[in-house]
Amino acid sequence: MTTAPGTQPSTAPSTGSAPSTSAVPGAARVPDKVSLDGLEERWDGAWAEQGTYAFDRTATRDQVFSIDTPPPTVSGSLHVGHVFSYTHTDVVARFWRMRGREVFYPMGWDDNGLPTERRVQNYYGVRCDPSLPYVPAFTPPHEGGEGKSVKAADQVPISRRNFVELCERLTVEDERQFEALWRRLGLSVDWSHNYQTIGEPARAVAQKAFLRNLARGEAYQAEAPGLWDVTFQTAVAQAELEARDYPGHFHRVAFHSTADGTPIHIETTRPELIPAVVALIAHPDDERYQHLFGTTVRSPLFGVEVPVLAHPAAEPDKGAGIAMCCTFGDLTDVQWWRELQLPTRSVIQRDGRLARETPEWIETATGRGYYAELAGKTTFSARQAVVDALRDTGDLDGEPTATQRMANFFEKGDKPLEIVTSRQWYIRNGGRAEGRGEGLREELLARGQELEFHPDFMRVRYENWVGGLNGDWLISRQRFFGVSIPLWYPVDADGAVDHEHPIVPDEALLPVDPSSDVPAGYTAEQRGVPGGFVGEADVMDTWATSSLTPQIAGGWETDPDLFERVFPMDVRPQGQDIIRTWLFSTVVRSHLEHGSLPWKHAAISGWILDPDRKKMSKSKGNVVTPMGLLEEHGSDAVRYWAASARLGTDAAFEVGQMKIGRRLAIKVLNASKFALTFGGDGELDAPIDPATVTVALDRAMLAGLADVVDKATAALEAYDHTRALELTETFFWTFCDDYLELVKDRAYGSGDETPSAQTQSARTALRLALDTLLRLLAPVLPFATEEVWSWWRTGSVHRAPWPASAPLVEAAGASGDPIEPVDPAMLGAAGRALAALRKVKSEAKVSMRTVITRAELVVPAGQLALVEAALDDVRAAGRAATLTLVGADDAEVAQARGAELEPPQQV
RNA sequence: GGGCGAUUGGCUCAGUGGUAGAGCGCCUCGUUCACACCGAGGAGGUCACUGGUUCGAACCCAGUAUCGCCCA
Repeated sequence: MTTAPGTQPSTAPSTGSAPSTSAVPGAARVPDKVSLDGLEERWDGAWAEQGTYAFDRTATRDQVFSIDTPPPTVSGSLHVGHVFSYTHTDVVARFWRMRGREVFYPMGWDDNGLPTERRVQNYYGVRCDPSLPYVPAFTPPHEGGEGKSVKAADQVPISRRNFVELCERLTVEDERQFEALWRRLGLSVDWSHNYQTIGEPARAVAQKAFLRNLARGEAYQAEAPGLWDVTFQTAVAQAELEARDYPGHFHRVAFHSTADGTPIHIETTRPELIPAVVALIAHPDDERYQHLFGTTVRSPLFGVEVPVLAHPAAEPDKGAGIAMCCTFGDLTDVQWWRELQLPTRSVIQRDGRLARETPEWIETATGRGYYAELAGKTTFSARQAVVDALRDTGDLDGEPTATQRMANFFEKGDKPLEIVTSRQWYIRNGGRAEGRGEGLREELLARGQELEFHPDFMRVRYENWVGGLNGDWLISRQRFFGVSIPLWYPVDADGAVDHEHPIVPDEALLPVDPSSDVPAGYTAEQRGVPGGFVGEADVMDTWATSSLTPQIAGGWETDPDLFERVFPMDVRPQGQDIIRTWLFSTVVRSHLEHGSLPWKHAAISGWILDPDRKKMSKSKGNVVTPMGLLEEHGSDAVRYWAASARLGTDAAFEVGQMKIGRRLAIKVLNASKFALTFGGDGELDAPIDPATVTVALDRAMLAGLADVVDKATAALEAYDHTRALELTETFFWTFCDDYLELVKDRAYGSGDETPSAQTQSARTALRLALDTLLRLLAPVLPFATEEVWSWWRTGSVHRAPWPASAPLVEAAGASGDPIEPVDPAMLGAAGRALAALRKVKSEAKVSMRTVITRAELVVPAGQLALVEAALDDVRAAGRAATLTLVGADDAEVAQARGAELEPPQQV
């Protein structure tokens, strides 16, 4: 990786203003008093003004580092988890920017979907009716009905296009607040590349990608059983499922052999589905049912004849070991129905009630009589009726027994999902073996191998998910605020809709809304009439749009020049919870459209846990808002907390860690102030001449720092930002507590006009180290480091090159009288020697300023030479007049013996 | 039921074969000479458990327990 020339502004913007070392107004020289307060506002403003994070689109792909951030849902609220994971991303972004990459770091808002839809209904007092035409310049009946919901009856029905316009209007305010938070946090986003998933460009991309899928046969419609939420009246995809415990009862019910009437008992939690039974199924190895395979039985009440079949998905130890297969009670039924090619006998409708008409497969008069009592009932009432009838006929064996079963729910719903058969659109994702399904699944698994997950073990979540898919991706949603499926269907002369021959818009016209736009070759009057057309009423699943964020942000097809500079992207940062949804669906779309991965790396952040080790949630009553957090502790402090947690590892919400971060940030300001004031302002602008570092201790410190640079760089390259931070932080504290203390007397100098070589060595080493440390800390503490940078350097530290070890190594060896390759352990040895002197004073309970008149300093023999070389500094820092240095083979740590302390000064 | 991860001082966590580490908290002390949003010193752990491999195990292997998550 080489630094791209020309991307690194090495001088301040040419404003030519007076205090020329500073790029920013308000900052000048080293202030007498330093503070973190107000840094966020000041520097956010300066960065925006100077375009510090602006993406230079002349950079070529190999010079670019591109980031595909999942856009947060704006209708929800930001929580500390967002702050946590987005900070991880920003650390990565800042690191690569300093490495000389041109960082493409756009931000989007995910405003497409159900949460926004609900807010708009209440806020404006409207509801969407896609059958209505668009009304230009529509004025909503209410404005700001936040909090209380407008009753459905009072909501004004409006066209989808009007509805979408209101969604866009409302989300603007949310987005302003989100942007303010991200700015305060210091995300180095290029805000000129902002997008919305419901915005026109995003809709156009989503529709175009769909049409391409359609043209290649990857998108198809099917009349098929699918999961259906009766509350929201919409189809639901496998990815939106949530299995929950649900109470129910096992009912032991008798079927009867058609040969001799022998009862065969099954156990079911859903007796109301008996009219939909199509077979009884047991495990092929189950000895109890061998004699029944191939025979038929009659259902109780309804008298429908069904076969007894064998299938390995039947669980012998569950219930009676033989199950009734209905169309459809659960996903296993769907599997049996498909694999055993059973007939479809659906009775559950989209509204969750049983069909009003008696099905034709119930032929007996008594059966039809029983059904008539169920018609139109909810599943709950129908179950009661069936159980009562079974009890009457004696086909209920014993009383129902309570049980807990796992049922599938829509993640936002509170009623178990039903499975209904309907016409829906799908995109192939390897979930079905038919067509090229099996091959596609393997291709997608191979993509999972190709993608570099951080941490690596997160890959198994992807693999488990892809391996466990049991159907293609259902993208139809019977909702309004989403991207329309861009199709119309011809209506024949009899008024029947011909779904088999959809009318496709020209790509140049996208985005279209089929509920208000008219397909080419038709007039608006032909909508819904024989010989005319109808628009597809459904919208796409939100993932069908958000799976295309690399394409939306990168300007796919609309800005091919940009797209080829950023795609495939370098990294997708995200939470572990959305590997199966967002990550997977994005891989699918990219694989199908581009034949590539959407990104090279996936950086997976963990959860934030509350003190009870539970996932943080609003219901926990945690009232800490992200903005409040930043205001209370400061952004650098909160970032430090976030950056202290490794990728993929859950982290505790810990205010203590933020306080440590704040302490570090303040220390950066104070130590910098101190290190920069030895030479007075006059030396601030002077170039750093490494050749003036001649004292062994100074050289050893720089050698140690060189090592830190190498290791921190390697860690960040490997997405291990915590390791980099830990190394840097540890060194920084040693630098402050030991090195600064050891050299401060020498760095002050005698006060002569011309500093001695020893004094100059310390001053140069301090500036060199500070310059390096500020760069190393900049990704985590962007505000404090930028503040210090502005005192004495030009431009922004965030555009300064990432430090390299070579110049430090060179400075460490730059003595005109190279006694050695200098040993970086010298700083530690001298530090421990100083600690021994401090310990004497601490145990004597006297001030650290107390003079030690005489002492014997015993150090491990192996460190004797190291301490010897730094002895003058040790003596000065320890206020020791006379020190006798002794090496001891058995000594493990430095120790001061026989110390004599100066009597305390009277006051 | 399958899979993944975790288990190290009171707390939060580093540490992948060679004498147990950090920060916070705690105890003692100091201090307005960069820093009280401070400094120095100190106490505190049989690295969840049981076996195994090894000269040597927090670390590798097998199993157990507990917790969290994902999938059935």
